[in-house]
Amino acid sequence: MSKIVQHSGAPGVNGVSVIHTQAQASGLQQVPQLVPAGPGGGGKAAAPSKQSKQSSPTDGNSDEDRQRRERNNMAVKKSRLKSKQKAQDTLQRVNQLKEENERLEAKIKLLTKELSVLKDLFLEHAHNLADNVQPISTENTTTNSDAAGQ
DNA sequence: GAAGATTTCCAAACTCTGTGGTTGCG
DNA sequence: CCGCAACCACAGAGTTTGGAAATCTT
Repeated sequence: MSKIVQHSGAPGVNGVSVIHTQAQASGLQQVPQLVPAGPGGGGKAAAPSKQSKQSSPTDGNSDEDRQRRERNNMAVKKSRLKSKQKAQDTLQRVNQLKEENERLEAKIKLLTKELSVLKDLFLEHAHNLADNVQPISTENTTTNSDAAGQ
């Protein structure tokens, strides 16, 4: 996948450049901005002149420049790979959390149901107790012993 | 200050989608 | 001849890719 890239700084159609934003690249709908294409090309408003930064008179074609660009390209590749990996990890984490959330929701449902059953049992037992309670009196002792005799 | 990492800009390549012309068939 | 579906070519918009330069961080 090799391609010839020429940064001539040539302006786009009608003297404007179409700025493709990151949001656009990530799938979001966005109207491309039209900005006047400066003489030096590039989209940055206050970019310091690249010419002035050239220390060598080789116009950026020296061995040192080429090596620097090569190192930079490697670094960019590495950085992009890293950021891609990070995005994948984030996605994976999101899915993990979704699954965990589902499990916990199910557990809540189960425990809520269990609590309801236990509550009912408790209330039923409490009612039975209330119904069977007899007022304590001295006459009751004989009847109790009678009942015990059977 | 140097070197590496990250971000920004941009052009080229690639993909997707809508449109119009052509052709074969009932 | 007419309507229709299938196919192809093309254009334009959108997306991806990767290099160069700017900027930030170590």
